[in-house]
Amino acid sequence: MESKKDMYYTILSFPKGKIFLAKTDKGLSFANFMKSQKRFEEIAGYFKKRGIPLERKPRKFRVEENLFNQYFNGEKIDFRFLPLDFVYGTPFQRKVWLETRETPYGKTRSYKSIAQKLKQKGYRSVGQALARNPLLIIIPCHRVISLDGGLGGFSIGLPLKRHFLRLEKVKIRA
DNA sequence: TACATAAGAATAG
DNA sequence: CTATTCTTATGTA
Repeated sequence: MESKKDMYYTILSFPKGKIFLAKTDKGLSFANFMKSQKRFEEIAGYFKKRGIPLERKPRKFRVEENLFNQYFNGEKIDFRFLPLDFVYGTPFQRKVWLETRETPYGKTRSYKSIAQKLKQKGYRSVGQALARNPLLIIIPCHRVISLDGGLGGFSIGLPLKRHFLRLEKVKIRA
């Protein structure tokens, strides 16, 4: 089934920044936060290097755009029905991502609990895998925090992690 | 409580 | 192979 693997994309804007969304015919592949144009060029460069054609097709994202708008509006949105199509990721990383994906809106889990679900004690490697999450918000890695209630880390900056959690009305340790 | 350090697992370079 | 990483657990003061 190695037909052509076209990648479509669009860019959504929100008060906190822009989001780059990309998908194939099989499902969503990327949802990256972009602080600047430079970031977009990095992403585009990544596709180019791998020989994946990137086409701007906002029309293909009607559903996703709606969901994101509602999400940022504070509505309780469940992204779990959306099909995904990872373009990278080791088997372990994918397991972590899929497990994280099951964390419901407004709930949090610890790195440890995910590790245990995968029968493994390398808690840090879970965090490391989450750091490479290609699907911001859709795979809610912001709902994974430290066991002691601390925020843990966030690839694109803790302020955004806090923002998402507050949006979902999660209580966070000051 | 706060800090140092070990244990633990996976990955990028 | 080594250094790094979005963690916990434990010891010590």
